[in-house]
Amino acid sequence: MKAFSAETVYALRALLYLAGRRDGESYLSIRKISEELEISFHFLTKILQMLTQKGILTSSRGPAGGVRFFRAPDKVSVIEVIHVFEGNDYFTTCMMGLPGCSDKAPCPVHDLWKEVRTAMKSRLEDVTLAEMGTRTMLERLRLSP
Amino acid sequence: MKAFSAETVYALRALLYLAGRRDGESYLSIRKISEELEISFHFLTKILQMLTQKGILTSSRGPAGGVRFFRAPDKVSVIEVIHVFEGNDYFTTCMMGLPGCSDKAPCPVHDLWKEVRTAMKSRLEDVTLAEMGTRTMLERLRLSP
DNA sequence: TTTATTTGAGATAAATTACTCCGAAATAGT
DNA sequence: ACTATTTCGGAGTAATTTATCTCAAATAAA
Ligand code: SF4
Ligand code: SF4
Repeated sequence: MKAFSAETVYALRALLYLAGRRDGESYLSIRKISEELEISFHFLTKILQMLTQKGILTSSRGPAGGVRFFRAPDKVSVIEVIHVFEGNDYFTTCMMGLPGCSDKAPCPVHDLWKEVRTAMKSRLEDVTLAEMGTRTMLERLRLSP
Repeated sequence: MKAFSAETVYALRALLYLAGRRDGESYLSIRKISEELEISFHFLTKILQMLTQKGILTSSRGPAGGVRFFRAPDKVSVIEVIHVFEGNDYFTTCMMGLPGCSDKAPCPVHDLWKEVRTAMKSRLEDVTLAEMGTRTMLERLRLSP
């Protein structure tokens, strides 16, 4: 099951890595992150650029530059990151992907799918990057292969 | 959320259409199905061919030819169709997609994701094409845009 | 002020997925 | 036997996603 694009997954891994650090004040270079997580540097650059544009990260160029959180990671829910890369209709268009869906004109999998979809959404909008990040660090959960 | 490839979705729509018919004995031409569901004829042909090879459908060439169920649709669970086009590891590889996953070396979203994934799997392996097909017909659920 | 370093932005390339096309093989009806 | 129809099988094309490359702009430190 591939629920998310590569961009979303890379973004989450990078953000969780950032959120798990002790020092959240200083800038961390994208090069460093890409090496740590074994993600293509250039591709990751583009992705984190997007997060900077969307106001989740802030950046600084030049030596000792890099990225850090703009808003504190406990103010950013995972779902927000998903919406950046997957679009805002991610949890409304689904399985069959037929246009013009409504509860009045559903496809056969609507009920089944609605459960899964809303369960997922409600879980993902509750959990913040900070929670997951610290958990990642404390329990030594892995973010790279 | 795009959980499935176009192939899987088209396959399911076609199968639910077939399962919803009164006459399950006779062959129905792929051309007819493609027009009814507004799916590219050639693409659907390839997809239904695969289902024939996998023993879900059986086919007949020539005039009055087409496809019909090989095994009765109440013996085919939705999950089986998914496995044909998405592979058998569909419900084991997931969200982060890191290789070498185990409960001992999980990524940060493992628990969260495991819930969603197993909930989905257990629902999809219970429901058969026959159940959904008749429901589709009786409740006039739509299979096309 | 110069230099080294790092993000920003956009073009390009590779890989995957989605879709199309064509001729061969089978089959029912005339 | 002939013809029209339909699936089969594989190749080819288009679109989208994923990844790479290049150079400009900013910035810190020497
Ligand atoms: S009817 Fe429901 S499940 Fe089906 S495509 Fe529309 S929103 Fe998705
Ligand atoms: S640890 Fe679990 S959730 Fe994370 S990629 Fe592996 S199987 Fe998926």
